[in-house]
Amino acid sequence: MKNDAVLREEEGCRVRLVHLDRVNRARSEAIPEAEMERLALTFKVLGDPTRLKIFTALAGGEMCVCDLAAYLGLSESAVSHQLRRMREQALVRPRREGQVLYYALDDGHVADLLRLGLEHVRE
Amino acid sequence: MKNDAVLREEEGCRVRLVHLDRVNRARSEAIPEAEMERLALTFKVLGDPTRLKIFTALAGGEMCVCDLAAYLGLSESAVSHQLRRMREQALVRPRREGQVLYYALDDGHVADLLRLGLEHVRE
DNA sequence: TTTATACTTGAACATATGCTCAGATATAAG
DNA sequence: CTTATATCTGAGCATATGTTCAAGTATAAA
Repeated sequence: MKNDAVLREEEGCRVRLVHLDRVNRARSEAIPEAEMERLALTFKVLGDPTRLKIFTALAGGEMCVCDLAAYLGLSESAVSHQLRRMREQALVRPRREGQVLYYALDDGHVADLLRLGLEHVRE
Repeated sequence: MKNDAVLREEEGCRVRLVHLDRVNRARSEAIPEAEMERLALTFKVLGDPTRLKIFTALAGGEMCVCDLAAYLGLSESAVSHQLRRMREQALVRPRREGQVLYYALDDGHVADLLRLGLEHVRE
């Protein structure tokens, strides 16, 4: 089979030779934009060494902000900023005890994602 | 139990009240820095809407660069730049057929990570 | 109340990221 | 060889990101 490519035109703007069937399949199977944005945000929060260290530390049990700051050698402000981003994506969860906030992984997905990611980089 | 916190001193620089036991446990369970960097890079590549659209499109079957460009409404240059990053983390794999490069997901981990991530954002 | 502790927040800054543009490379056909 | 197609690459630029600093809130103790 040679080539089922076709010349497409779209929104008045000429495009290249493409496999229209594949493009259309991808379009029909596409994930909603809003869901895609949240998925990207989730992975983006996982995609930073500092935050990953926080995640793996919390995988061993809950810790407070100043524990994490001491562990990472960072200011508590920096850690707090990071924890906020992680909270916003429901990846960690705080529990207050007096003045201290103990953070923990929010649900099983987080640990699963870490394990899978590690399997990949170790392969 | 009240508080097992202690005042630590480290590298001549005074730090706050921390739970030393928890910090030490985190330290002993820490993942090697180099591995952490690769893990962060992997998630970082997953953490962008454009690249996620490429990943999910490829989950339905292999596609060439210009197919992806047409699907995304982006230049082939932009797509090629993204595919390079994805290749560098062994997340996609090209197969040459004449002048055309067909890209596919590199291994099962990628699809698993996407599925897990979607489960999380849909919860 | 005042003081201290634990954490959060907003602004500022240096670095990183994603896209476009122009040009380079690779394969195929004449 | 020349020409065309498909993809890649480096530079440049606008925006996003991670940290620090200074100031703010929340809880507890004196």
